[in-house]
Amino acid sequence: MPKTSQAAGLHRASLDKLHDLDAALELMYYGWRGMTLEADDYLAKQGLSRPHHRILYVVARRPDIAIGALIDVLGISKQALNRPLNLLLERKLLTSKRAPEQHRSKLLRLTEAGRRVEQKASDHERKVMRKAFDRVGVPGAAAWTAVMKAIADNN
Amino acid sequence: MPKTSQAAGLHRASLDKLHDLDAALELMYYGWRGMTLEADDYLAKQGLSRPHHRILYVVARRPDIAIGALIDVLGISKQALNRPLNLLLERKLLTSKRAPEQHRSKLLRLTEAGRRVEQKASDHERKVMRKAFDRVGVPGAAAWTAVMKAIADNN
DNA sequence: TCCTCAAGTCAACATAGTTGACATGAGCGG
DNA sequence: CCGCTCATGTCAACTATGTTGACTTGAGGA
Repeated sequence: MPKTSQAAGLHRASLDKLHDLDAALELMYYGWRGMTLEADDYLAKQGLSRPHHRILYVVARRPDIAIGALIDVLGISKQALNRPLNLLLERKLLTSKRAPEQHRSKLLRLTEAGRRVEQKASDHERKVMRKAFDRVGVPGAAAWTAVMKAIADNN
Repeated sequence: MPKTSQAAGLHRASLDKLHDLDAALELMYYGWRGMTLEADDYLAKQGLSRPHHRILYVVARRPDIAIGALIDVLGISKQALNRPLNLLLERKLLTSKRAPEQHRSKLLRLTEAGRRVEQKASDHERKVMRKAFDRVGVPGAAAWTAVMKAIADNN
């Protein structure tokens, strides 16, 4: 891992707006960065990065997930999963074992250490979200969720 | 550019929620993807990708921006900017010229073709946002904006 | 004229992804 | 028990996007 603190994107740029929705585009960009910045810093200190966190996050919420299912959820190729996954296994943040009945698949689980890392990283992100939601109250948070669902599903 | 249609991340995963804010974390992830998916498809067809769009977007909103200022806004290194920027110049989507007075800096501008590409790509993103905002009305859109600002500035 | 500073360029590297090809090994049908 | 299927694992080659570090070029100001 190259850097420990991105610093990178800095503050939101103040660009002229050509359209009324330009501010929304920029907010989506800087919002994503704002949410992940501290978590990425924390992960970098652990020698990990975003893909590792994504794996830990999914396995935390689907204990005993098989590798094939993990690939589907993450939407990446088996080969792309390979390196970060092996690192997590070597570091003993994850364990894999054969299923008792279905011996073909390997089932993944977090170790205690893995759970700790996943929680700390996700906590950084949740902290940012909580602070933001606190500003707008329950109805505002509900509106945010409705907008984001519409965007995510784009329907 | 490797693929023309990502398909990638598929639909939102239905993972168990360990915390009440987990849904928000996932919505941020899939929201970003949902907003950029069509634009990235369009860009890929033009042999371009996200960094090229970011450059075009900024230059569109700050005509005659110098390269150093562009680096600051994008938050990447001079060397990282170099390749995508040169591609845009070669393709004549951007022009660069020396400033009349301050001859040290090069000033960037979109060509007509560059303006077209920037508009089409951004239009894809704006379309998604507009559809989402239409669902929740003006107060909902305002709440979304307030939440995103709080996240982006993380203060 | 010399120094500074913006810009450009080259090398080496890390990360994150892709395809393609192939090995291994378990479970199952015949 | 043989052989097929299928999940997993691994190797190689590639693309893209980023990083540092070291250097050149060329314009302008003191």
